[in-house]
Order: sequence, then C-alpha cells, then structure tokens
Amino acid sequence: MADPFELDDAHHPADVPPLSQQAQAAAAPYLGGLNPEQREAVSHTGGPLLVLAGAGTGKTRALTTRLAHILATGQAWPGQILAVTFTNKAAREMKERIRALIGDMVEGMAWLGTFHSIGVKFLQRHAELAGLKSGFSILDTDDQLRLLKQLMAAENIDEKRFPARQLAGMIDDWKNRGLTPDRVPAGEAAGFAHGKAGLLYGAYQQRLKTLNAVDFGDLLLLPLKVLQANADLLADYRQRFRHILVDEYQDTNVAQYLLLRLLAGENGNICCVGDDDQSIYGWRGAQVENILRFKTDFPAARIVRLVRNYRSTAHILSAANGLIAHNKARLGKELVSELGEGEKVVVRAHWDDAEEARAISDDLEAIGRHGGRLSRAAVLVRASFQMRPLEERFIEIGLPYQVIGGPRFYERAEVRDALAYLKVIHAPAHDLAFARIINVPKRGIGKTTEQKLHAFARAEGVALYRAAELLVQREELAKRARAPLAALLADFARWRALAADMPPAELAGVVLDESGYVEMWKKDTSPKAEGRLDNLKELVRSMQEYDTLGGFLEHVALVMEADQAAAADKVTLMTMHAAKGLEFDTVFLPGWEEGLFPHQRALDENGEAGLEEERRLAYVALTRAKRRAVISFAANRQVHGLWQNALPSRFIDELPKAHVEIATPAPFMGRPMPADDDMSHWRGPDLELKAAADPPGRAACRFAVGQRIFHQKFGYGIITAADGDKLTISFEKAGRKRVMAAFVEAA
DNA sequence: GAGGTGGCGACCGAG
DNA sequence: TCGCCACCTC
Repeated sequence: MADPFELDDAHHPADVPPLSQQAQAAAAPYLGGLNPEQREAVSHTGGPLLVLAGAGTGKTRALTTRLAHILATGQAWPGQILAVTFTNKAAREMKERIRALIGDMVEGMAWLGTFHSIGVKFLQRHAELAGLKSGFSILDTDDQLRLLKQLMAAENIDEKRFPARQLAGMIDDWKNRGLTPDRVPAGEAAGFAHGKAGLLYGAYQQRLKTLNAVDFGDLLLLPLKVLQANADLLADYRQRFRHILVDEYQDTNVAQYLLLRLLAGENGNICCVGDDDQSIYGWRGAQVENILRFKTDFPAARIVRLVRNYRSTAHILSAANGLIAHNKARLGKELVSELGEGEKVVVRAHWDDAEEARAISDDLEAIGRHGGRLSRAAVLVRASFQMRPLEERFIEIGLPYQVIGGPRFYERAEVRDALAYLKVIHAPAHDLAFARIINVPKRGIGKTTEQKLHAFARAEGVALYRAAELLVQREELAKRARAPLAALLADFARWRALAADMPPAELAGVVLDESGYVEMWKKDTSPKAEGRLDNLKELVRSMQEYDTLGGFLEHVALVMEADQAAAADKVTLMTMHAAKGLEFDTVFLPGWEEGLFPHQRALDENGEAGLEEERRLAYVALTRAKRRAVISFAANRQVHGLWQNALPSRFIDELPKAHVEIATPAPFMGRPMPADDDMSHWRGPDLELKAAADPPGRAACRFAVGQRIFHQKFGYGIITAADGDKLTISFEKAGRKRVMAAFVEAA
C-alpha cells in the first residue's frame, strides 16, 4: 500500500517557512474588509461549518480568505487542506485568489481541485487498490457509448428500443449514488433491456478493467470504494486532511457526499459552502438534501448565513427573490442589496427567435456605442440550440462574441481524432482510440478487417494494436487490407520513437501531417472543413505549454474546455448552467417560453420537483446581472428545423410586478398579422391579461391523444400529446407543432 | 469488402 | 437542420 505521507507535497520543508508567525502578525488586514457574517465564516475553524451563501454575497471571498487564514495561523500546511470545487474554472479562480493572499505557497496545495481531478490523483496513487494499473485512461462520453453499444450488441439487445445513451445515463446515475453493479436495486434494472441493465453494468465494468480505463463516474465511485475497504488508508487520509472545504455543496451527489463524510468524520474540520436556491444539477444526481440535513449529519455544526448582496441592484434582486419564493422546498432566505435601487428588470415580447436576436444585438451595439464593454454583457440561454439564431445575427452584423460551453472543444470530431492518434502513440493498448482512427483518413481498412482484429484480440486476450501487429506478421490478412495496416503500424512505431524527445506540440504537427489527417480536411470542400482545420491548429497551439504527451492527455481528459483566447471585448454567449458563479453588468435572458423554460422534459420527468429546479435555474440566471436584466420571449421559434409556437413562461408571471418593466413591444415589425392562431393565442406582454386568460385550474381538454383534427392553417393532423389546453399535433403537411386546443376542430 | 446515400430520430443541462 | 445507422452499389 502506498503511504500518502511519503509524498512530497505534505511534508516538504519548504512548506513550513517562518511564515506562520509572520502571517499571524499580519492577520488582521485580510479580515478587515469582511462583514461580520463573512468574518465568522473565515474564523470559525473548530469543527463542522455550513455557510449558506446567497448569490453575490461574497462567498468566494470568504472561502479564499478562510483558506488563507488557516494557513496563516498555522492550522494546516498547504498539503493538508482538501479543497473541492465542481468546475475547473472555479478551481482555477480559487487558486488565483488564494495566490493573491498568500503568494506562491498556493502551489503546495496539492489537493485543491474539482472532485474529478482529486479522484484522478487519488486513483493514480492507489491504482492497485482500485483494481487498476498505473497509467489508466479516462474514457469520455463518446468512448463510453461506443463500448456500451458493443456490449449491448453482444447481448442482442435492440438498440432502437433501448438506446445505449439511456443505459449510460442509468449507469452514471448508479455511480453517482455510490452503487457498484452488485448493489443495484433489482427493481431499477428491470425496466431496461429485458432486465439486463444490471448485467450490462457489470459487463461494462469488466470491460473497463480489461481496458485499464475508468469513466467519469468511477473517478468518484472507486476512491469511495477503496477508502471504505481500507481502514488504514482512510485513517491516513483523515489525519492528513486537517481541513476540508467544499464549494457548491448543494450540488454534491451521494457518492461525493459519502466520500466527504468518510474523510471528515463526525467532528472534522469540514466547511461546506452552498445555496439551496442555486441547486440546478438534480438531473446529474445532486441531492439538495445534503445541504438541508447538514446539521443532522454533523450535530456540532455551526451555520452561518450570508445574505448581503454586493452584486445586483435592488430591483433585480427583488425580482429574483419574488420568483424563488414560489418554491416550496427551500431553507428560505431573502437577499438584501447593498447597492442602490437601480433599473427594473425588462421583459420584452417578440414575434420570433430571429427578431429576439435582432433586439438583443441592437442593445449590444448600443452598449458599444455608449462606451460600454461588451465583455461585461452576456446572453444566457436555457438550451444550446437557442444559440444558433443569436450567433447567426452576431456574425451577420459583425458583433464580437464568444461561446462558452457550447460543443466542447475536445469533443469535436476532428479534435477527438487527433487526440486518438496521440493516445495510441502514448498508450498503444488504448483500443478505443485505435479503433477510432484505424481507417481515418480512409486507408482501405474496412469493417471486415476491423472485425477480424477484434475477434483475434479477444481470442488472444491482447489489445487491438497488438492484434494488428500479430496479424500483419502472420500474413493472415487479405493483401488489400494488410498493406495499409502494416503501413499504419510502421507510422505509429516511428511516431512513438519521435515522442521520446520531441515536444508534444511538435509531435502532433508531424503526426497530423504524416497521417494524412490534415490533408483529408484540406480536400474537404464542405463549409465546415475550414473551421475544423482551425480547431486542429488551436489544438497544437494549446499543447505548447506541455512538456510531455502524458501530461497533456491527462489535462485533456479532465479539462474539457478550450483555453479561451485573450480577453478581447466580446459578448459572452452561454447556457444558464454554465453561467453559475459568474456575473455581468448586463444579462440578456431570451427564450422564456413554456416548454423551453421551464423545459418540458424537466416537467414531464420530475413534475413539481422538476419545475422547482427550473425555477432555481431562473433564479441563478437572474442573479448573474449586476445592473440590467432583459428577459424576452418569442411567439414562434424554430426547433429541429420546424416552427413551433409557444406561450410566455409562467416564470414571467411570477416576477413581482413592482420590479418589472414591460418594454413597449415592437414586435411583428413590418409583418402582416398572421392569419389565425399564431397571434391570437399569444397573449402579448400584458401580464394581467395572461393571468386572467390562463387560470391555474386548466379546463379539461376536449380532445384525446390519437384523435384526427383539422387546423385552419396547418390542415389535418393527429394529436400526439395533450397538456391541458396545449396540444402537440403531427400535421400531415406541416409536421409536428404545438397549438392551442381552441384553434383545432375535430375532423 | 469498401465506400456512398437515404431515411430516421434527436437536443436540456456537465465533468 | 444535423448526425447516425442500415442498406445498397461498385
């Protein structure tokens, strides 16, 4: 068993400079700028502490100051603090802010990072205890799906009826709850693939083990299992982590929760920071209950509330308070603005998504004209498909923008291909990577050859790459397939030799060139090819700061964000989820329509709880704004290429009217009024009217699913779903649409 | 046996 | 509208 204390980061003499006395002497200054609650959050260091920190209440400041305080007063060395965040961005930011307080000593904080990166670190140290070998690889979602598809095919499961994606979701869910295959409740696995879900989960774990690979869920589950099974090791780590700090505690899932409790013990110095009103990750297993029952878990816990808001002006905050008050499941708190009254929240109505995009871009241009900075504005959307009309408009008028968290850089096909080459060079046994590029670019190695390789590899118990080597040597393949395969293997052998002393970025350039991969995209005439080549260049560029290929690949596995280009003055476009923790002077919130926000699927799948989570998301989105928030909705929106019409979101009704300004609608500019319902069921920005016309108890619908109907504009169709007075109809000519029952008659 | 084409279902959200 | 898979052709 590896001894965690033999590692350099905890007992390094350099970590124990005379700093503690020095810093102690200067302790007062950093406490100076804090309010009393923040100060308590910083200085209460004896036993469990829960900090309920509302949006914009100086949470990060309190957190980083707390860490600095712990170090400065000599309560722990940097290597004895476990500090976890959810996103890499949050981890980076925390590190930088601590650096500002304590300088380079922050480098000694080896256990500051995301849950996942800390999981990797732990597993690398104790790989053998987790049934892994050193140098294991981390699969991304794509690899995971591929693997599951193979396993399901082997069990003859109909992929149409039981999508691999769904199984992946179930497995992820089990892992989030800390369940290994043998622990899955029988009932849960029954509904999928004729009761084989549990069996498939087991087979999947087995395959991962053979591949010496883990998925994201394992990064939490395996450390948990290892610590549960090894009391000595647990004791070592408990002793090591004098202080534990958890950010965004409301987002922890069961596995994370169990891990933390295990490490902290009942009276440990664990400090959790969170806000039940900002819990927006229920769908990936987060348990708001964790924060709600903190006091039960840690009876000695002290609870501190931060409610003084230093971010938003009063109207914005009051609007957000009023909205979130509609939720029942919450601890309950009201944020108080420390800034002035400010402007009311603006609500705007639009004819369609294109017009909405135009209005937003007009506002953004105006900001630029008045000397404002675009980088201080953001457009936050519920779903990423909403970004398209916005991007199109921004490109059209040449407005600089950046997309955050869109299709993630490292998940783009061309980047994944390039990475697959590098992974095979680094670890030839990476079967999934090898399979990915064996015939990319096309080199005449087809399905049949690939199947032969797989069969041979399985029979011999060797990796795909080794199987290829053996089959080439044995001359058992048809010439047509053998020559290109031999050539590919020779290429890899050469590249691997180069990798020994060539910087990774340079190696990548060579590989992309010699493999013909860049050539493949250069020949491609589709409009996207150019962007793909740019991405490849960006990939090579981003490798420049890494000395080893292995180091780079590990970074990639965990940090799925591309490094943003230098901060030019651009407006930011991102999802509401991605915006958590950020703030902007001006925030645009388009698409507040029933069905989109709250999202229909959240309602269908989780009912009232789903609705409350959507409402928390609205709360998070609104509280990103410092000075100005503009909410908008469109009567018509293109989804999957077809037009859908929608009603304004119920969240708009729920905003307290005293803090909202209904912008004079300038909708339907230069447009003829539509012939029928498109307009008449759009109730416009008049909130009173909508409230009156749409009473809470909806009249029962007089139509039934499956019924054939007639619609003035769209013609004949069949009702596929009904939600109160809103029908989803599959029209014979016009495709699928959602319309109001009032505009439909039986056919 | 390799590579091209048409039909079909999908996108809610993240590490 | 797009990407994937099944089918089809050379």
